[in-house]
Parts: sequence; C-alpha cells; structure tokens
Amino acid sequence: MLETLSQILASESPRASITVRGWVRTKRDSKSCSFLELTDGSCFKGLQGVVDAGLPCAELLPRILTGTSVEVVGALIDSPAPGQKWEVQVHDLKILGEADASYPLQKKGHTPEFLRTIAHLRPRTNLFGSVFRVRSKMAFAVHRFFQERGFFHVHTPIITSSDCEGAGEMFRVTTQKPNVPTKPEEDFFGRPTYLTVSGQLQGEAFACALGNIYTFGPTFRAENSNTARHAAEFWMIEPEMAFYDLFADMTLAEENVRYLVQAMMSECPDELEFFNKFVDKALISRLQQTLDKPFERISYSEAVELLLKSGRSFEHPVVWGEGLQTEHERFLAEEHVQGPVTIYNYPKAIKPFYMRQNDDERTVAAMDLLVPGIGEIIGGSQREERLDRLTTAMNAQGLDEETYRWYVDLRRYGSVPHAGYGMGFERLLMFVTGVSNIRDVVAFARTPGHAPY
RNA sequence: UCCUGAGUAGCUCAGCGGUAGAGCGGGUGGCUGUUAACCACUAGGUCGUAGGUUCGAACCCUACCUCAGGAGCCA
Repeated sequence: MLETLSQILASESPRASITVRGWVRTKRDSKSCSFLELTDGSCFKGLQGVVDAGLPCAELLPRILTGTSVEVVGALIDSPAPGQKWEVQVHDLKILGEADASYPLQKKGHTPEFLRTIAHLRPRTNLFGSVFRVRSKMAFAVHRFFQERGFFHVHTPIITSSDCEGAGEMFRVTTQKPNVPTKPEEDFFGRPTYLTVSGQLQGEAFACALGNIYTFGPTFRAENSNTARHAAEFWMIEPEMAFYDLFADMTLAEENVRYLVQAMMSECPDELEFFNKFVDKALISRLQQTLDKPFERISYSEAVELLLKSGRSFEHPVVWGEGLQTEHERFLAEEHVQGPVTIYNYPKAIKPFYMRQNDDERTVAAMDLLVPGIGEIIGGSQREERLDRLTTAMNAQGLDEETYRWYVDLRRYGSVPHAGYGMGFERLLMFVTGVSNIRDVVAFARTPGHAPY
C-alpha cells in the first residue's frame, strides 16, 4: 500500500526519502525556492514541500496552481521555520494532473452555500475534508458501540411495502411506465412498494429472535421540508432490544450519544480543533459538558409544566396533548437544562400505533433525546407487546391488518417486552462538528428539488 | 408548503436614480525561508430572468427563478 500523508506525518525522525502524492493547496514563491502546501486527504494536516529554484523540476512550478495533483519525492526534514514540524525537501516533482485558473477553490474562505454548488470538489477543502473524515470515523464508532455490547447488525430492506408509522410521505418504487394506467398487482413486486422510512418494524422481528440488534442504513422521506435539519435521504441507526423497557432504552440511548461524543474527541482532535475555531466556538465546551454531566430526564407532563411556569411567551401555546414545538424543545435543552435532555411519556394521541400504552391510558412509553442546537437527535419507545392493545391501536389509526399481519404475529407468538430508538446519523454529525446545515454533512445531499449528482 | 431576506467580476462583497467598483483568485514584473506572504501594473461584468415606471434603472414597481434564514413535519 502506498504511504499516506497521515502515515508520513507520524514519523518520529527525519527520513532520507519519502514520496507524497496529493494536491497543491497553495504555492508561495521565493527567490531561492518555492513552497508547496500539499494535502492528500488522509488527515487534516498538510505537508510543506520546498523546491529549490535550481532544481530541474523547478521548471514545472509555473504550471502548478492551486488544485494541481503532484507526486513529490524528497527528504523529510525538521522544518527550520516555525509553523510546521516537518517539511519535505523536494528532490523530484511530477505533475499528475494540472488544474488551471478556473479551479474554483481558493486558499481564502468560501461560503458553505457556494461549496454546495460544487459538491464534487468541496471534500478537498479543510471544512468538508474534516466533515467527511469525521463521518467515516463516527460510522465506525457506531458499529463499535453496538458490537462491543453484543448487538447484531441486521440489514433491513431498502424497498418495503409497509408504510411504517404512517409518518410522512414515501418515495414510490415502481417499474411501471409513467402515463400508462396499470394496477399495483401488475407491478414488479405485485403490490405498491416504497423506499423505506425506517427499518424499525423489521428490526423488531429480529430483536424478537436475536435479542439485541441494530440497523444502520439509508432511509428516505418524501416530505417537502426545507430546513437545515431535514434531507430526503439520510442515514439512521435503529437499535431494537428484546426485554428492554423504556428506561433501559433511554439509558442505552444516552450511553450511545456519550460514546460517540467521546469517539469524536479522542479520534478526531485536529478536526475538532478546526471546527471549534472556524465553525462553532462553543463546540468543545458543549461536547465536554455532554461527557461530564449525566443527561437529564423530564416527563412530557413535567416539561409542559416547566414551559407553562417559565414565564416565557411562546409563539405556539403550550398545551398538554399537543406536540412540543421547536421553540419549546430549544427552551428545554438550551435554557432550562443547558445540555442534552430526554423527554418521555408523550400523549398517546400524537404518537404512532406501535408505542406501548402506559397505565394512565393517556400516554405512551415514548422518548425523545434533545440536544442543544439541533433538537431531536433520537426518538424511541417501548413497543406495544400486548396483542389486544396493539390491534386496538392499529384499528384506531385505520391501518390495514393484512399489511401488518407479520408484525402482529410477533405479539401472537412468544411476545416479549422490547424497545428501541432511531438516531439520525446526520444530526449526530451536526452535533459533534457544529456544522449547522444537514446538507453539509452529507456527501451529495438530496433535498426537495435538488439531486444534481 | 408558509413567512422573511438576498441574487453585481471565478470567489467575498461595496455601490441604492445620472459613465460599473474593491479585496482575493488569474496574468506580467519586483521583493522575500514563505506559511490566508508582500508591492506595482494588468485582463476580467447583458448588475438572476422577463416586463413596467422614468429623459435616464444595478438602484423604484410587478411577476417568475434560485439560494439562504425561520416555521410546520420529523431523524
């Protein structure tokens, strides 16, 4: 395997000969030499190459503009100037691919809005390079968290026929031609099918067999929502645990968030420092606080009381039985608790059929984990394991029994208490990077009216 | 989908009724172990699109398009 910059920079002593392949970030010319700032994406840091004016390869320098890809051979030496530990004294230089003056990235700052329009080039910037290195590290940490705890990874289907939760518009999957009237039973799958909005229902089937499972994959919502927190395609982590009740569920969710924050801090220090400096100056202190302080838990009813007693005038009235609005959640997480907070036991009427009914007959065992700046990062519940209660709830919400027959079977045969949650992976990334727009933590974001790649 | 704001050079922006501007980036020259280098010169624009008002519109009005921020829905 070829050596990456990340490996080269980890050197403990000078080396007579190294080879660096990467892109030129900037070039600075001096009379006796030129300085090339090289990056290869393997880590946040770059390496400065020094090309003496007398070298034969120095003739290439006029053709090297920002963005040019090069192969550099030279000696890794202690840098005599402040600003970097190492530099490479160039012996030979090869241009792999030129980049002319139309290359849109400059060394000066670009707005994220502009960079979104060149999503194929933006991972070459400090900001987006950092975001996507972190995204990879976090994805692996998600698997590690569950695997270390004996959870099994289940690959639930992307194409589904159950319009789970009745929560939101779905993307239709079909092979039928437009403008040709055909029946769903004549379609590819013999029935209407959609891109999944959640793997939860299938996840429950596996939890009721393997015990503790999780899914981690793409999910799709055809909602016309235009916000910094919504995308039409996003990744979700959905653990499902047999024999867990709501409180065990909440505990796992909190540990999960804390584990990932810890991973961010210990595995991505350079990126973290960059985000803290240029994206969100309160990032490190907020993450540290997340680790230091236990997460608070407030029941929905208590939360309503708190909001009513806060003396705040909210744009949306606070009424028991209504969902908490964004401004309410922000108040709870950012002002009242000033940290992550779990709200639990929501009114039955505003939650889907599968959540377990509490003894009070008016709430269900649901929970949302709210974090400052983002809002809901996790939503979960204990599932209704009692056959009669489940079918009653299904009927009340007008669901087709035939479609959910297999799901009801889980209660018919050896039903067990179980619980789970869904964590929005992009929202987690926003939380640990401080990046405020979901479009900037997705490689090629899909939002309403926007799928150019 | 609703509300608000913005679209001027490749990028970031100023100009807000009277000849289209700056910084960065590009080119040329100079200087310098430089590090968002520096200095001088230079090229670069149907002022989002289409109408309208006016002697005259980047600027005022209308519609549309695009983007952003906020809201709803949620992860």
